[in-house]
Amino acid sequence: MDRYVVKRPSGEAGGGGKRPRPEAPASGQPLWQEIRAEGLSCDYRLLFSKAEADEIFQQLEEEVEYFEGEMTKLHVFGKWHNIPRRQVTYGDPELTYTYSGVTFSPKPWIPVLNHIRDRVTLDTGHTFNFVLINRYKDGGDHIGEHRDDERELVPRSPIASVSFGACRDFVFRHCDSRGKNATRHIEPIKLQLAHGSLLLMKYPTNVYWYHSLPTRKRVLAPRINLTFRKVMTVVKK
DNA sequence: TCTGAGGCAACTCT
DNA sequence: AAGAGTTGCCTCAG
Repeated sequence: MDRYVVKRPSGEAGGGGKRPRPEAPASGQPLWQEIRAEGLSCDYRLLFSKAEADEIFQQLEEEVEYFEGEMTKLHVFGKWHNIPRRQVTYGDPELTYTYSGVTFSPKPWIPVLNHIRDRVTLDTGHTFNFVLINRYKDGGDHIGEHRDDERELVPRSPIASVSFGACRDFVFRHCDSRGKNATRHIEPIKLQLAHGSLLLMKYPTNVYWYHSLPTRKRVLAPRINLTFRKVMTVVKK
């Protein structure tokens, strides 16, 4: 079966992370790993050294303030559910973002988020004005299969997904191969998103592929994921 | 015990 | 204005 499993380069495991990662690692491991399939185009790399990632993770835990109350619940198919994770959005003022029929205003940027965003921009050449943060407290927290609603994003702009904390499995599934009425057999693509990693999801991935973060009971530690986006600033009537 | 697949739930937006 | 799209939970089988 086709599986696309991304692992950390061995040179990074447990290393002190004192020196900046060379552009052409001695291991021969390419800096970026290209993940390609029909209608899917993603690039994966480790963005931060372990020391940097540890520091950022700690800062995120101290400084990010998650939504509370009503905003932690979701109304779908006539039922209210608690979202099985914590969420919050940060971004440029005056932007809005609609999720399940509710329009949110992002919180203003804080230094640790600026730092991550600027590093992503430096590495990818893409700018971002908005970030959705999801915190999965352990392997029981998850997100079901979905596509990101791209109607509010700048057309064809990529989404940059940066992960800190516990390494979690991440699954892409093609829209034509989902469920009982699937019209085609296309293997899901399974990745592991490591501490300090960046997954750049490029057009048209989100058009054809759903993604999810399945439960993993053996994972006991939290993971924080940030998805940087470029939201359109059009005025809605 | 864990994982993944399937079935189920009602309403909004286009 | 009909239809497409939809998140999470539960059950069940391997």
